[in-house]
Amino acid sequence: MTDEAEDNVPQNAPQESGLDRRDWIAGLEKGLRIIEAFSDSHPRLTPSTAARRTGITRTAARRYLLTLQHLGYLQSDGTHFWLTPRILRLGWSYFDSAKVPRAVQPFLQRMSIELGGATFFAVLDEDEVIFVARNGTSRVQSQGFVLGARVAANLASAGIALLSCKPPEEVDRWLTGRRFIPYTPHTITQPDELRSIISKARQNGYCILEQQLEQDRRGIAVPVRTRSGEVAGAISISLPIGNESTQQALTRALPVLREAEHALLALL
Amino acid sequence: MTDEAEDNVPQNAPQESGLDRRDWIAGLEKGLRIIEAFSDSHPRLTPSTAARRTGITRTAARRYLLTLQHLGYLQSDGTHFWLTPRILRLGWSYFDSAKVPRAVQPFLQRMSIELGGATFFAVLDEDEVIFVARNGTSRVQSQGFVLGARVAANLASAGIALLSCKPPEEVDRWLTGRRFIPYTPHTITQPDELRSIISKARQNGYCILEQQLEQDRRGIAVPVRTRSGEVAGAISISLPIGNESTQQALTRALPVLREAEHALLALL
DNA sequence: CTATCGGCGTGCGATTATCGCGCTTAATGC
DNA sequence: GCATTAAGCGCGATAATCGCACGCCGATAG
Repeated sequence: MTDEAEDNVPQNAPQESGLDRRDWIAGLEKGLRIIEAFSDSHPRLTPSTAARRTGITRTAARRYLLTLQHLGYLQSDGTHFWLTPRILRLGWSYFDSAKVPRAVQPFLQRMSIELGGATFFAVLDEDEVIFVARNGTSRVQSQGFVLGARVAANLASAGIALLSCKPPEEVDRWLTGRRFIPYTPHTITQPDELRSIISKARQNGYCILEQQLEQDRRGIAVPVRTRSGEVAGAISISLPIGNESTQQALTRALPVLREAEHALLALL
Repeated sequence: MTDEAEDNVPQNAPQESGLDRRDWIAGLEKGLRIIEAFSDSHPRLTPSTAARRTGITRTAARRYLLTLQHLGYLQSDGTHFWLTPRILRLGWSYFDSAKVPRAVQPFLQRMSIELGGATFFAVLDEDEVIFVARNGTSRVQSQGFVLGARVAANLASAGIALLSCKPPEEVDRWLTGRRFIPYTPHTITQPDELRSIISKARQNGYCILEQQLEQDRRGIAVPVRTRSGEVAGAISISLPIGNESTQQALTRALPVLREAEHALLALL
């Protein structure tokens, strides 16, 4: 009910990057913005809250909500609207059609068994890292680790590994003007520290991160490239720290990750 | 490349169910249809294939594809378009905002530990059952069991359990004019048999299904209602058959499912 | 070698679908 | 009881979407 924060108003520019104004369907963009306006803190939206969160006028927002409801993607009690599971069809289209998640799955499985942790394949999406495949025991974390989950890139070893593949100036741009929210007492929030971690990852070709996202957990990740040299994503493993030293964990896990990386190189 | 099948052309009626023509955003519906046109058999679409699969004209389909590309939901080599993981943001909005998956998670976890199988919470979406929460060892199945996964309702115990909550005449409508594709040699494909299974589930208040979707697996499910009596979904467990008898499995698992069901009743 | 076919991109005029203002009503709170 | 905020609705304006028609290209076949 109480909406204090006048949230982000993206206001995507239509044609800036060389798209003909004629080829721009405004309605689609607005509709997707409406869908993404639902979140943990705003699970139910009214026309006016949706309007505020998306920068669309109230009247228009209402039309989009009604349309989505009619399509079955939203439910409504007349005033409030909320997402239905049908929205998952859209994500499902990706898992159904994308070859990468399927291709990496057996490798993740093998690694999980060999090293005894949860393994992931992740890609970068703007500021965040998305986990598109995973294997192994779904960890504690109130609701397990959902596929398609996303966290700020600096919190996951895979995120750092992927950032390290970008040119340093882009990394700098990424680091500036950003607030890093701590998830544990050990979370690094200083841009300078992050920069050095990223450049170390660039030199090493891997990244190891400890207790950034979760206590007593470390992650190790290596970027994966295709034959043509593009970065396809990163494979990572999450291990309990226990009383294993950083060095021990590295010598144990890194060769396995590397092996999977090279095997994937041939496939992607 | 070769497109033999002129697929389904949904052609959703705009206002039939009492929606003002003014409140219908055609562009949004078409865009979502385009997204859902991507699938396992059609992972990459061109303007004309997309047009055929959605019933939109080629010119329009191209515009939608370009718009989605511009928004980052699609990638393209100039002619072909394919989905990027960013599309998962949409599904993520659901997991982020929906309270149900979060609420059931601890119960699924407890049940998994106690009974030693994979547990699920599922809802019905038209013909299919969607798994919106799960816990326990991700099973074999090439890519594990992704959250948001969907299968034809008759193949999963949760699907039958949910169908059994619908009035019989609706079930009959559901059964007619539908092709049931076998997944194992044991898959039931006769509408009459399915009808009796559903009505048995209605009498019992639970459903047990064996080897419908996968060999040597059985599923047991009970529907879950809210305090107001609506069906919120179904909880189910998937167990290896091994040499446990049907009766043994039932007496072992059903009380646990029932207990979780009653506990959830208070929450939903 | 050339004809044919299917697909792609583009431009344009037509029209209709979308926009948002402004009004009324209802609910909440001080 | 009045102030504030939000919802629904109707309407006129216009800008956004549509799809036809054209030209080009690549593949296949005769």
